[in-house]
Amino acid sequence: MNMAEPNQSTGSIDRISELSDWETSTLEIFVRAVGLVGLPRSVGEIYGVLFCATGPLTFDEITERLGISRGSVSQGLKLLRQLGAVKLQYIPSSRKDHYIAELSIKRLMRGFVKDQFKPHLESGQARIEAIEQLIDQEVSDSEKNHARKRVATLRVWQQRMRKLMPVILAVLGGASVLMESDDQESDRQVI
Amino acid sequence: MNMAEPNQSTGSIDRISELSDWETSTLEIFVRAVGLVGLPRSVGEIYGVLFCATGPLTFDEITERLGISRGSVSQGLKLLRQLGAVKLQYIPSSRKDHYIAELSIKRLMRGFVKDQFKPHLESGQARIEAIEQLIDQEVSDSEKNHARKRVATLRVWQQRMRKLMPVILAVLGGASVLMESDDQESDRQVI
DNA sequence: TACTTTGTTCATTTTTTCTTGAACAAAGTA
DNA sequence: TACTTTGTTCAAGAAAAAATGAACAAAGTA
Repeated sequence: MNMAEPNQSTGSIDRISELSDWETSTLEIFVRAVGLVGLPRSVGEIYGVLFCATGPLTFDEITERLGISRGSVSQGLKLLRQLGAVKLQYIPSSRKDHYIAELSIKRLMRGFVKDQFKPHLESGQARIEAIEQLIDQEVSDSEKNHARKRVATLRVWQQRMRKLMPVILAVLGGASVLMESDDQESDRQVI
Repeated sequence: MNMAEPNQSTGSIDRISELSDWETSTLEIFVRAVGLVGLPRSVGEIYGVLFCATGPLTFDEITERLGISRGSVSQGLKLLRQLGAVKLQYIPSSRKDHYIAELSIKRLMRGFVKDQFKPHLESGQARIEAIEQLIDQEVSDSEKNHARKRVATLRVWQQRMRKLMPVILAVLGGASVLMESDDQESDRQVI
């Protein structure tokens, strides 16, 4: 197990110079995680750098630490705020916006589900209904039965997905199954 | 609500000619669904065409119905079999392989989790441990405390993700929370 | 063995997605 | 108002992912 490599040469994040090794490795985790749900690496990097930071960061600090373009940072922050994964922190002394990472996994997941998952479920609902119409109208009698069976299956799947969402949030929030405090976000006061 | 368009012109699947309208619309659902988890559209199409079919399909039937290349079908089937989403069906009379779609959502999800999700969780585990080492070795004392706090957060997140997986499978399988029969796959005998 | 049928692999092309950076807007300052 | 600072937008370029199809393997047949 050779995990004692000297510098941030683990293979994928190399342009980053202003970050310490543990930060670089942590970013890698986030980059992978967001990749898993189809988000661009820059989004993982931005969340990651905020996650690691000891305090709020400005727009410029983010671009500098990551060495990526202002455009990417702007878009990435926009998405992350929309997801509720990053928040604006008001700092009286400064004109600049200051950003912090949301540290509650429950809220992170809730934002993601609400923004990316629910819409799919809902449009799926509409599509299934459209398919049922098509079947009634256009499918020959001999196949109608089979087609209806399949769509019925789709409906059941949808129902179950729907029931899944609250359960996921409950588990991540530390409900019942787990024995831990609800949301854990120790430090960082909101002003 | 104008969902009464005449033909398969919903915008994204147009090369397909050998499919009826309800099949085309159903494929669209699967294409979206696989896209959501980062799989290529061809995979969704292949699963979808098998899902809609009244019986097992051969390799050639799949390429013909979808109008996509043999290479894509080969790779797509390979992945789908690996995920347990598609199975080979032995047919005595024919030399060709015959494929059918797995219709149990529980098994579908289990395959996906096992193949795509678990590995990420496990490699994440290793990464976190590496990060802890980096922090002990290289982070200045003043920041060490903060860094440790963050990694502790990562650990908690990981634990919760782990606990999540069995719960998901239970819900999809129709356990407790739901009042339905376990796996529903009515038709299609296995020879 | 020579031939056919069935399916896979992989280098290339195509398509899609992401990033960049210059132009632009918004809002504060002097 | 003119100037600066801060952040956004979006067309163009770069990078990544997916699809293609020809070459190849594997296994059955005559």
